Amino acid sequence: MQSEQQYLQNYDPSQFEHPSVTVDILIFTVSDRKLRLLLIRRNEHPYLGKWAIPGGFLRMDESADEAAARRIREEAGVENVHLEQLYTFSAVNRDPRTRVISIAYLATVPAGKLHFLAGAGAEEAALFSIDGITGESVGEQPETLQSRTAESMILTGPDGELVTGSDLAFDHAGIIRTAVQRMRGKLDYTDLAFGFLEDTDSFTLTELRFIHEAILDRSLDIGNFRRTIKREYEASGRIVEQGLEKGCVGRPAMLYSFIRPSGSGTKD
Amino acid sequence: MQSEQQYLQNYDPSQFEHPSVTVDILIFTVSDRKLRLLLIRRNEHPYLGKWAIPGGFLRMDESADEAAARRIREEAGVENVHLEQLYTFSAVNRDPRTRVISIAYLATVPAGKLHFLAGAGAEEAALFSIDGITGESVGEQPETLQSRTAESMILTGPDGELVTGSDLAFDHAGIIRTAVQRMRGKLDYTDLAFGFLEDTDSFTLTELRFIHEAILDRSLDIGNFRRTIKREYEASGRIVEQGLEKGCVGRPAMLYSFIRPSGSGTKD
DNA sequence: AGAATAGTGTCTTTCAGACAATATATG
DNA sequence: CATATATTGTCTGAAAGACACTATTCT
Repeated sequence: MQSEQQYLQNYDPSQFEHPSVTVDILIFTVSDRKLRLLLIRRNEHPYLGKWAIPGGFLRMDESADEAAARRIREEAGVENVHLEQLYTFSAVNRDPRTRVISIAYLATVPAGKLHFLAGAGAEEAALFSIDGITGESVGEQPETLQSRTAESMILTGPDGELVTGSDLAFDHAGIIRTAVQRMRGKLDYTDLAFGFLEDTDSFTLTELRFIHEAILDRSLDIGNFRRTIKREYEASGRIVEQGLEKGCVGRPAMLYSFIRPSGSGTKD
Repeated sequence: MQSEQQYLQNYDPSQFEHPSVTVDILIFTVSDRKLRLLLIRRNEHPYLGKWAIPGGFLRMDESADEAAARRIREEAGVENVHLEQLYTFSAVNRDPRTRVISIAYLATVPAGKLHFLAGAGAEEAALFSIDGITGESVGEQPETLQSRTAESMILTGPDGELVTGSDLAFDHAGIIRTAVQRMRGKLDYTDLAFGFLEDTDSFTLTELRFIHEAILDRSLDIGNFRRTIKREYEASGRIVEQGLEKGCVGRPAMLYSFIRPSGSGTKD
């Protein structure tokens, strides 16, 4: 009886159909004191002409991490950036064509490293700033809850083009909302913000604060921010002073260098 | 040129092979003041005879959330428990047979609800307590880093059977370590602990503290724990007093009832 | 000097942790 | 009363947030 039951379970025909597996990459950057996300305009059905998160199929000889790294290299021409898995989206009808499971990744890229216009430019790509993401992320289940609020999100493109969450392809509005909330939640107990610095060997605390402010979408107290960062990072040697800035308006700022703790480097 | 490049990319043969997708469920419970995990003994190759996390193939007509709920129903006979996605493991060689991607889920189940022995019992199943998980989870990448430390984990079965991380099937030691660290990290800013209560409509703060202590694997100050929980939960009405305990040793404790905030229920 | 930006100091409130003291049950 | 458990109170130090003040550059 037992082996029969097991037999049936093992030979259920549906188990032999495999869903497609894709990797989607949310490429974030901070420029002009705003958090921005790279989107591409779809040139295929479905959602032809809609803006979407770049992605691609997972190949059989690469892990999802590797696929994400490959895809960001292809799409934005960058390597060695911070990349972390965000969530896996698997609702049955999230893609109208066929069953597609998407492993979403979040990348933090300094604006100066992004070369999405320099490439062949097969698709139209643009950076969008993100507004209208509110509320707590505590305990939310990304796939079941976020759709309502995600649709009121407003993205602003380079020419002032406005896109709402519900204008985006697939379930991408919810994915973006999940990513922004994840970043906000992790900002103050991880090194996430440093991934946006143009030069981790020479930056000012004001530059770092602008990154925090862009992610949180609110201004931070200058003095308190300095105190907190210096206490957290300087005491443990993870940031060290590198001398004063030169040739700037106003008082020159102290430059810092960030020492990435061993074990958190980007895997190749 | 561009469409040719795109053509090649779209028709790369590897994109048409699809990996297998499974869902693994880490079924945690707290009994006898210890955090315990349900493992099954494999009755197939590879890793025949080794202990493993229960799992199953994702069917084409169900989301990963649904597959996880189905699988926990089949394996442990429980429904309506807290279930959250943990991480997706996708290393190319994590399964020696074929390419398998596993979406891992974490379930919190009251010990009294677990009926893994009452079922057909196709496989041997047992609850293991977990020791030897240390270190911070801050910013760690589950798939790249945890293997070394995960192997020194020690699991203790019902008859005192000892199993180390490296005795487990597949990459399951690393998955377990990721899960325990996730639980520890989320414990104090989510409602995770309440998922382990036998009766969320009638529990004492001491019972709740035992759950926290089991997950953190350290004792907590009685007074400070009470103060913190009451401040966090009683002011917002998420726990309410329900009268005194009866027929117990020592002073009777106040019984509380937990009101799950709308929007965090287990999906059907 | 005045504008602009960088950096320090202080005060209050909140909160975590250590630990002492009190309360209410059973035997 | 002794024992066992529950509950409250107090003290201290760390840290967040609000906000005022000082410092160093350029024009």
